[in-house]
Amino acid sequence: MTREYVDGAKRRDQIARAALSVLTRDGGAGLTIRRVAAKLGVAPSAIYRHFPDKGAIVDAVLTLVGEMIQDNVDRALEEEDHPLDALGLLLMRHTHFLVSDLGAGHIFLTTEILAHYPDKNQRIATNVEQLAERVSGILLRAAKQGIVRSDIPAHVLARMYVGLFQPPVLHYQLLGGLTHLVGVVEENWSAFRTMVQPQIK
Amino acid sequence: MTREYVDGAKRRDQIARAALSVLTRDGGAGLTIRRVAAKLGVAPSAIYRHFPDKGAIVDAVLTLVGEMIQDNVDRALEEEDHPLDALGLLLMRHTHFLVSDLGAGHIFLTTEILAHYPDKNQRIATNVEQLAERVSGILLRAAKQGIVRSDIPAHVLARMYVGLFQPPVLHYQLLGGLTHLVGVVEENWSAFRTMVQPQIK
DNA sequence: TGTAAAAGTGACCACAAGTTCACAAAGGGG
DNA sequence: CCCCTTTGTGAACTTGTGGTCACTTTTACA
Repeated sequence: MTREYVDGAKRRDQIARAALSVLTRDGGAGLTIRRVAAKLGVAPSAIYRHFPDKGAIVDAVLTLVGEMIQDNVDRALEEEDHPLDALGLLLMRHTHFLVSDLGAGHIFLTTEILAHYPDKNQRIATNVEQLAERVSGILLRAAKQGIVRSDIPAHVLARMYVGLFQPPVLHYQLLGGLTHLVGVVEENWSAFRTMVQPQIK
Repeated sequence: MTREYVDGAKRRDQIARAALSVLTRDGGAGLTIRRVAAKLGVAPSAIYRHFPDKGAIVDAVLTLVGEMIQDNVDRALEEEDHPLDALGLLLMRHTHFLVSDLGAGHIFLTTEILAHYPDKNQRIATNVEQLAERVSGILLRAAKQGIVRSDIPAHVLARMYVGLFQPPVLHYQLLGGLTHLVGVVEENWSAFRTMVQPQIK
């Protein structure tokens, strides 16, 4: 029987992705070294050739997720010209990302991880909020162009934007029903888009 | 040394409250029989005189939390006449409840528990959503009175209402900063109240 | 081709979890 | 006053966790 040897950098990435996959399926409490190793068809101890401890793996996963989120924003901005169209596209895509790639937002709901790794709070918060900051910037520019109302601060609107998908995703996480999720978020977006229109005095 | 013996029904309640308290401080992963027992100054095995297993304790905690949420809604409706005032009061009070009594929403973020007790999904979802349903009812009545805009369905507005506190509470959970939390939710509420005003055509 | 570094293995450790069980102490009803 | 039910105890078992280590296998490079 020949053992398959994989290059170091590539292995690190494989482990991070395997960990994300496990996290997606089994949640934070289910993220164990043994499962990550099993997913790669490797002995648990092999993992420690590439990461000093579990905390480092969690870090790698968080970095991976952060990059994925940023990619989504960039692509949405490229594909749509009108700011509100871009935000609508981003909303649906980010929701889909949370559900499909992250298993119903298991990641941003991984306060579980925090119980064992309290020092990761900042990292997770950053991931959650980088989206809000990007959205805030987009809304601010749109307000200056007169496309959205300017009587409400952009950062407040951005927080409401986060509120459009976060609760429904939590609901989906608990009860399932993907088609329903998409419909709900679309409905929320439609209402938000209406309410964000410039006001005639 | 005299041992203190406690009546059965009272003990069950004590255990549920102790479990909630542990959950508040240590999160779902930190909710262990040993800690609950320690909180009551009792041997772990004593717990099993009153509950068949840990799942039953989780059930009891969820029931307890559900009752607390309903109480908050009832009290807010009693104390304020104007629907929007009642909703504003409820928002701040519910936020405070999540943070203070539930430890920054550790409860509704206890997807962690789900990893080990998947059958509790329905229970948790019910707790999260009973608030939205009550709010939806209040908004519907307000819309009929012409107090809030009626071009957006009440249940959609109710979902946005949940979005006013849920993301900030998650943020607080991750980074702390209670005073900031209160300010953010108030800011959100103010914006929501403005945007929910009836529209002049 | 030879050899040292890199990668993988499997046995093992200490620990904490949920749970069980034989036994001891308290309390209430006859 | 006795006895039986209820409540509490402490030790133990099982399982799964993160992590270590001596050892083997592959790979890359001189």
